[in-house]
Amino acid sequence: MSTDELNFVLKARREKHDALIERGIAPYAYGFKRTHTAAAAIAALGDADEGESVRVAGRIVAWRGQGKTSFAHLADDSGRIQLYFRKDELGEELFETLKLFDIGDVIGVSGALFRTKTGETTVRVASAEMLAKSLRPLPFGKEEVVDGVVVRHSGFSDPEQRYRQRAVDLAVHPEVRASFVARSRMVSALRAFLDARGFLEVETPVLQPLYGGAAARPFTTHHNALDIPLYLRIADELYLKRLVVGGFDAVYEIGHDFRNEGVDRTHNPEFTMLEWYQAYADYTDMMLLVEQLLVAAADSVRNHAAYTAAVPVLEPPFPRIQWVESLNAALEADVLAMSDAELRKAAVRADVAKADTLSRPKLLDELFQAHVERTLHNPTFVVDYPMELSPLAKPKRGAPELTERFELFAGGKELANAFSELNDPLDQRRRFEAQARLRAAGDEEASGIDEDYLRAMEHGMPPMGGVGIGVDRLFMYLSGISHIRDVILFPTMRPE
RNA sequence: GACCCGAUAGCUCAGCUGGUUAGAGCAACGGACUUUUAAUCCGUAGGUCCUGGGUUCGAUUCCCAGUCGGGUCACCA
Repeated sequence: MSTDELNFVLKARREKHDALIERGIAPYAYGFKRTHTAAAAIAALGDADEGESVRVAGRIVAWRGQGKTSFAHLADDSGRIQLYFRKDELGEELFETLKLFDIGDVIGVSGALFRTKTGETTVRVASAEMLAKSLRPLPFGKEEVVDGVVVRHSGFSDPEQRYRQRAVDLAVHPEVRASFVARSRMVSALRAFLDARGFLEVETPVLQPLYGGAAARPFTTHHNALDIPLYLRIADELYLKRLVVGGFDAVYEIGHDFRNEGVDRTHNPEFTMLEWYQAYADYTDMMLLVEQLLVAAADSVRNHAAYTAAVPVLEPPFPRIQWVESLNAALEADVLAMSDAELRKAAVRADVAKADTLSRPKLLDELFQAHVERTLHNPTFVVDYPMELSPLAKPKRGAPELTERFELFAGGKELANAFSELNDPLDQRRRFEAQARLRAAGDEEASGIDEDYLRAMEHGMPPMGGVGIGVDRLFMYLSGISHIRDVILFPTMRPE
């Protein structure tokens, strides 16, 4: 881009950049030795009025020139600190150079700490270095503190631009950075929880020749050298269970799954899934583990002041309700005895979309969603799903038309899905074949037959419990953040 | 996917039933100011009014289509 094409704001920045070079000042440095972060410097002064000399670095976020002095605020990861520049201390030349500094520039300064007459901890700047000249202005709003609360004026609020330009959003919104810190700490807490219980974190393929473990439409790609189609995984499940066959008795993975479906408040095409599998455990053991893990995750989020009030109080044990009984009660009928046609009629009455095209399992699922799921706000385990909805779960002991499966619902959303994992290869084959028939009949989300997975199971798969938890949604539930794009750093968007 | 809403200066926004040269605050530029903090004061500059059609003497404004986004609902075990 030539200078002529830049608008006046960018042009002014570029001219200052060139002027720095003319004065022999490199606009982009290689580093800066800091002695303190902004927060550490403020802590170092404590209650004193004069303090030690510090070296701090960060971005200029506010500037108040006042003739032969200037005040500025410098922001780093820890917070912000005020800078005080005086011509008589800096000398003519450096003070003149300050005119080439802009809001948004990254600078490093050194100088003694002191307290201004209004009480603010400030660095009396003795020297200042340009570390990165900002050629494009950042839309910092002005901030004032009213009754201890930061009020921002004229900031950067256009939602589209905030998500498209997340670097800018993060740079000007410390509270957005803080939300992602809270998320990251929660994920660390999940890892710590599982690590402490003997689980091994593993990584399984994102690129898979067959996709399975869930019902969803995949992203498809192609490997050139092998000349084969590959799918981005929709779940980790089938690979993790192969590892249990291999002798890893307790494994987990935190990674991205990909589902080629709609984008909305609670769905992003790529999202973070936690799955774990524990040999010799069943779904009742998994319920206890999920309860404890949720409590640990909630404690982690509660540690962040901004979310303390939002975190729900979790008091295990969570209520358990039976899938069939709760739907029967809602419909005043025996759902599993109903014919496909009767189910379809009930679905139409419940305003289920496209009820005439749905397979029996989908009809059951839709009816359950319409009549039961959306009423579940406090954490609740829904247990014992119909066989036809759960092709990877073991039959329920004493009720073979059901499976040992539960889902955890909270805030009206599914947070977890778990089974006593089916480990009978002959039964698994029959279930896959039933799925394949549904698929042939037009159910796009039904799985096919995964021969490689069956072969692993035929070698002998220990009984195990397994759980999947949507990490984005878990954090949303615990933090009270209502939109998934606010918990994903770079949410999927249509290109401009 | 359905319905509703939006797109105007770098940012946040105003712009009436269509009418001369599209405005404000912040940011920018010039000036004053040695403890300010949404600093203040004086001045200057800054626009493809999302795109394409249409109606009209005349469209940022009205109509249609499109693009992108937001909200609500539906869907995605």
